[in-house]
Amino acid sequence: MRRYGIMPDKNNQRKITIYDIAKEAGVSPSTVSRVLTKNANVRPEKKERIEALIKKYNFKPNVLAKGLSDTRSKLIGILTADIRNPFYAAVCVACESAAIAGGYRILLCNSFGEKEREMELLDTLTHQQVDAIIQIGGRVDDVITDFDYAKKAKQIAASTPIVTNGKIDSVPCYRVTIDAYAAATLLLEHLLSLKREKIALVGGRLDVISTYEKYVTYRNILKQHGIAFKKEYVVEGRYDHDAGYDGIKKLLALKERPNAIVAINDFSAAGVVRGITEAGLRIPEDIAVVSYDNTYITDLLVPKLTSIDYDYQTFGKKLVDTAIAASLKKSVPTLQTVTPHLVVRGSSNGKK
Amino acid sequence: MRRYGIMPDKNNQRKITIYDIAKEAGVSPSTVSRVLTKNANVRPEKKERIEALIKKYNFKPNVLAKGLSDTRSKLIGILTADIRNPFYAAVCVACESAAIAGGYRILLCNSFGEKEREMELLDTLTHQQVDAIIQIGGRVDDVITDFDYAKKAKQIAASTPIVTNGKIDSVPCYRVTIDAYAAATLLLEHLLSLKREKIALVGGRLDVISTYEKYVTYRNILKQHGIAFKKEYVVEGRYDHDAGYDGIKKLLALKERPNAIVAINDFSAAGVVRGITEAGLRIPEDIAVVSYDNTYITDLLVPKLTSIDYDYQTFGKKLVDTAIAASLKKSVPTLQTVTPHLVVRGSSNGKK
DNA sequence: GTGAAAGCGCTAACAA
DNA sequence: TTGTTAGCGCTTTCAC
Repeated sequence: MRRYGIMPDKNNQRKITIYDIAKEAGVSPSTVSRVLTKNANVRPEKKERIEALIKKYNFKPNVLAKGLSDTRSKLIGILTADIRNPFYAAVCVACESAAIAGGYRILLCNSFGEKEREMELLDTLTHQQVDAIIQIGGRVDDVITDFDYAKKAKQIAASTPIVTNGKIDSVPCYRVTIDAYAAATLLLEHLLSLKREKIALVGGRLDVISTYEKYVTYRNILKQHGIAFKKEYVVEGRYDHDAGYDGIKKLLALKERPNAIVAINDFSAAGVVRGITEAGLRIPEDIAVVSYDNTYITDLLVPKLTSIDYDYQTFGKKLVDTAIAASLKKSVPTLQTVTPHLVVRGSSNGKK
Repeated sequence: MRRYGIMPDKNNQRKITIYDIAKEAGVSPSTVSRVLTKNANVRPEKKERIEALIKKYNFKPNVLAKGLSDTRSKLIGILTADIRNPFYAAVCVACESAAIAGGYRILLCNSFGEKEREMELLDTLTHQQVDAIIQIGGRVDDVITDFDYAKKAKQIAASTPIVTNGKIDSVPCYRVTIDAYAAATLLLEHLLSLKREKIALVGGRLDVISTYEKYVTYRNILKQHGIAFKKEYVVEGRYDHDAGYDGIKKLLALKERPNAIVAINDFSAAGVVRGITEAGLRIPEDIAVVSYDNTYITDLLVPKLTSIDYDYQTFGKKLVDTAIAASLKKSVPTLQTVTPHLVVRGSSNGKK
């Protein structure tokens, strides 16, 4: 009773649909749909005819219609703090690869750490009918989840699975976390093996869960090695270049300077490197510098930076696979872990 | 004849639709739709009642259904070379802001410079029903557009507008380009004003259009100032750290060393800085270093880097506004330009 | 100003 | 194995 008669638009050739394919193949639309979805038997000869036409027209089903019909959009929303941060960029790229491999697409949003925007985006993604949401960074990093945020997340999670590298208190979500204890241990044992015992921590806030875990590990390891904890060796701050720069300045002003710095990420390590260089000191001879994330920033600094890598490819795949499985209501572990690795470069061992 | 009887899923509370709103407001679904789309008159009292319910349930229409119905997805596809490159990240973030402001979402894809993948993604985005495609980097950078790519782009452009910062030969698309001549001029005049006349170019390939334009400007400006062109002062390469590092090594080996380097982007500038630093030379006293893009990398290097900024906010807005306008078949200029600005830092003026 | 009804392109339950 | 039909949730004529 419908199905176009004439070309609706003389310029834009009308997009072809399964009805067109069906008609030309002399079958019903459902048969075409069957070969498209692969989960039903179709007589081989018809199947071939249909597949030939699909190829001929380079036909791909309209995703909106498909999504509306089977209530699955094949879209995964990624809510990140700021894609310009190379850590998030690395995770996103890894997620995209995994998503495409699984026939999914990525809808990307940045919260810029603004709580209101973050909650709004959660809504937006849901209304966009994403099948699942992957949230990396933002409120999910809080040691104690913000109340309003938890409320909104709970509401969303009731219909759309949320996967995160952090956590959301009292909200059922899927977690794929980096083992921060292991990461911190790798860095500290590395420094200790180089006979550096005056180790300082620069950057990061202790109300961020991964930072807190690293801090706890730091204290434990010092204790294990019988090294006294000095609170002036812990300089909290943001996660950017200036945090590192400001932090190292404070440390250099101490009577007893540290001989090794653990920066909270490569960004702040850049600031640390600048501060040390400007002070006319040598890295690593006078002070070794190491950090977390192993982004490409490690290659830009002089000397190159020792850092902790997370195998982003695997990390992204776990996030996406979990998101997809959860959206399909398959059973998936609610907590998975990513193992960190140490990558040694010139900033701690003297080679470049 | 349809419209759910019971809860279809006991856990997931069913998403509410305009039918629910209509029923509770005692009006027809079309009336609800009218207040949603704002382009029809509805009696104020009904309107208020409906709006109250929309608010009460935090209702937002299902985007898939809406897109299917009015054949507009409110999605803009961004096809970028690699989001991990801070230049692309900056553009994407700016685009996202502009898109959200206009009620659109971003579908992000990375081509990683692979031609096949790039063409596939063009297809993918179209089948995803994006209203327009913004392509930044990739084949659109070619001085002479790849033949296969042009063919595919032409096919896509017939139904979905393509906006790019580059160009696609013989394919009607919208261009928002950076004025590379102006950018190169700013950098060169800056160096010349500092009495640096032995200027070398590092990184980038001359078959990339923006790089080629910068090269041409370089030759013109030298000529204007009566400075002889030396071909050994032009070291082509990729766009990464190593391109800069390899490039500066060659230049430092020359009998007559340059006293200023124009790197093709901040990335390669990082390699240049490393090379100079390792050689025990000072920046900018011995050699000044400047580059293009003004990404945050400029802040990480020691000394900080003089670079060319593009006002990413405006750039992104122009790209997105053009994409939206074109998808609405409004008339938009097919060629727009973004004006570059010089940001001077320690790598060329001695202050940090 | 408003409701009924058809249609966007696809899937899936039901018959045959 | 295959076709018919209803339905996904929304917009948009077309009458009234």
